[in-house]
Amino acid sequence: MTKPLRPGKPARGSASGRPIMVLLDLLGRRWTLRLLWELREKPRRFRALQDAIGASPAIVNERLRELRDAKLVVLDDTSGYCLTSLGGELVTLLLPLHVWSEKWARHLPK
Amino acid sequence: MTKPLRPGKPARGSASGRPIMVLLDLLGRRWTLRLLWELREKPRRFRALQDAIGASPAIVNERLRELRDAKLVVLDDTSGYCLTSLGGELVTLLLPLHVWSEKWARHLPK
DNA sequence: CCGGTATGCTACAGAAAATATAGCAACTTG
DNA sequence: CAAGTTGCTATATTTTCTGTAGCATACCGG
Repeated sequence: MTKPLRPGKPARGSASGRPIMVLLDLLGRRWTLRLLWELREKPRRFRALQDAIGASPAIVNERLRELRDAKLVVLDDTSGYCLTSLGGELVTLLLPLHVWSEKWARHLPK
Repeated sequence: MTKPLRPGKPARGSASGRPIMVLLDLLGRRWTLRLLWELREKPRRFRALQDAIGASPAIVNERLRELRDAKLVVLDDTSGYCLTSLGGELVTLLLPLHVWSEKWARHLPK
């Protein structure tokens, strides 16, 4: 079980708890970015997420709990896991990475 | 030692090797986002980075090597670790997270 | 030339995190 | 009532990360 991870409280690598540091800690945990990415278009079920990324249920559950704690994701009974409006904003900020990553790929050796 | 992690080759959670998946894998490794963040303004020495984030030298070194492999960071003898132009572009895309994180913090319980 | 400092690391034991797999309890569907 | 879907837990094993010590090279002042 991971601790709640809120702005104002110390995060890994930052005693200050400055929001950006807490955010970078959160996003820097394995599968977190990927989970947000998978939710960018539509809600998804637990197993759909698990299958999409190929991680173990334990860690998927842990990351989803952290994202819910962070108010970025909610579990809706009828549609499954989906982004909150806050989570949607964050994902919107991440979308440009998609285009950029293609450029990046062209600059690297195969 | 970690494998090179290039677009086109499979990444964690994506056999396809689509650049965005490789990128999310890279950025989702512990300390990677934080290291890029620390380099956003000016070059930094190995120990400065290590002290700033508070991770062990082994992992700092490993992450920096990955970032160099990814052509996002270079080690310059006279100034230390610094972003490449590609790395600079990526960090530019990440900068909006700073402002957003403050908003996010206001929406969360203390 | 010698001691001190800065540099980028490497080594290694122990702790923590993630994986792989099995399975459970509640619910819906046929 | 049997089978499927749901979100999730449990546990053993493997992988990753931490904490600490230390190394090799280079520079700098005395």
